[in-house]
Amino acid sequence: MIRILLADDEHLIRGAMAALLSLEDDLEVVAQAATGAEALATARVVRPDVAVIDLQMPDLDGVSVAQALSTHLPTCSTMIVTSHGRPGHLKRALAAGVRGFLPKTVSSDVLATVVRTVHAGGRYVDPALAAEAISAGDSPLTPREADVLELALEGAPIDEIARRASLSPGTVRNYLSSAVGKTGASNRHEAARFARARGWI
Amino acid sequence: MIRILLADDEHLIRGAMAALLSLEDDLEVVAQAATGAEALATARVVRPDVAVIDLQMPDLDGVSVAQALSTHLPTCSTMIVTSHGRPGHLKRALAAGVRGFLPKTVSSDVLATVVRTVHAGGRYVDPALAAEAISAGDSPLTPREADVLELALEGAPIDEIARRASLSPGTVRNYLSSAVGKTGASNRHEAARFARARGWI
DNA sequence: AGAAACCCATGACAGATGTCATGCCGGCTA
DNA sequence: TAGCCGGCATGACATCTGTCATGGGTTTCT
Repeated sequence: MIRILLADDEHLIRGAMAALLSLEDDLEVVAQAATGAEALATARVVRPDVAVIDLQMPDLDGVSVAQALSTHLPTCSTMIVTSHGRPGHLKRALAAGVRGFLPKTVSSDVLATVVRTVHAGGRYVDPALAAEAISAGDSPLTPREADVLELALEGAPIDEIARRASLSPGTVRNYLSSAVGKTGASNRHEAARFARARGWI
Repeated sequence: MIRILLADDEHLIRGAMAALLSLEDDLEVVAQAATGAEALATARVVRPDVAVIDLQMPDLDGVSVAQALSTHLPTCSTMIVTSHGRPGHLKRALAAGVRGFLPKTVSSDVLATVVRTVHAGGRYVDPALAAEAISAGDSPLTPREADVLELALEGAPIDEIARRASLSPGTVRNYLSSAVGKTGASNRHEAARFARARGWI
């Protein structure tokens, strides 16, 4: 019997996934959590075999949870389920020791199968997401460029970005200009959206 | 027995919701769809009592589906389930004749209850979403301002917006300037994000 | 040690953008 | 019918941004 921890902020979906997984004879949902912190706390107590975690949750990122789990509870395999699969997330997730990565568009059969796969020590990444990640390629942005571009995401003017990044406005403009060049965008806002779509920021 | 049509592009969630709803004695999921168009086509054949539709789907917006359903199949009550509840969506949905509006964070009990409520001719809107919609208030933007601001969302330069809106660049700048003033933003990108968050565009 | 990145900054210039005044037209309403 | 609002446009001006050249500092790799 594989003991599963389920974390998703959407109650409806969490409950539903639990119902589906419980239909399988060899799977058992032993705990549920609605936030990343809750998932972490629960996992330490319950010590599940597999953690199925939603990527986007109110507090902690699913990847952060996975990272914490992999250090604090190495016997537990983590897999991520997500609605919006961004290439960058996949990369970060794999780096964080995640063993399975699926979009929520998969069927419940696949979900159950992947739970078994990761529990057996295997890995599984949704083919479509994998293809996207490969085509997206590595981020050409330097760390600072990514920082600044991230601050630019909300549309703030350069002076505010400079203040928030503790940089001079001129430097910010240089980074942004470089990022705009690398992304092929025509201004920083487009560049920011582009980088976001690629999962670079 | 209440006959339900379920539309959601996320296979996992759709299947799971179907499983949950089927647990109720008086509810029966008679059809499922993964896209808006599919939902519409299926509904005409199956003629369900209640349609439970996801707000965001690849092709047709959930609200558009609701609108189409309310004219082509007036005997079918429509309710919308969504992950990201924007105030503007709620308003549009109600205008389109939607009878129920819930976030996916609700429990399955609530979902089942609401299905029964709308089938009985009642209405139900999640209290939190309703409060948000009220606090967001009406859009102060004129229709054209909203149009132009929407085109500005992706960060395109003004010339491109002008082309896409078939307006002169000067006019576009005027509308944007006006919108920036109304939203209290410091540039169009911020204004666009603000308006988006309020559901105004 | 030297080359090659990256980080940070400044200054200058051109082009994009935000703001304002002004005007014309059409529809709605008092 | 006169006024008001919104749609559409132009021109002028100040400011913001994007680009480029330049330079000094640090870290990393060869």
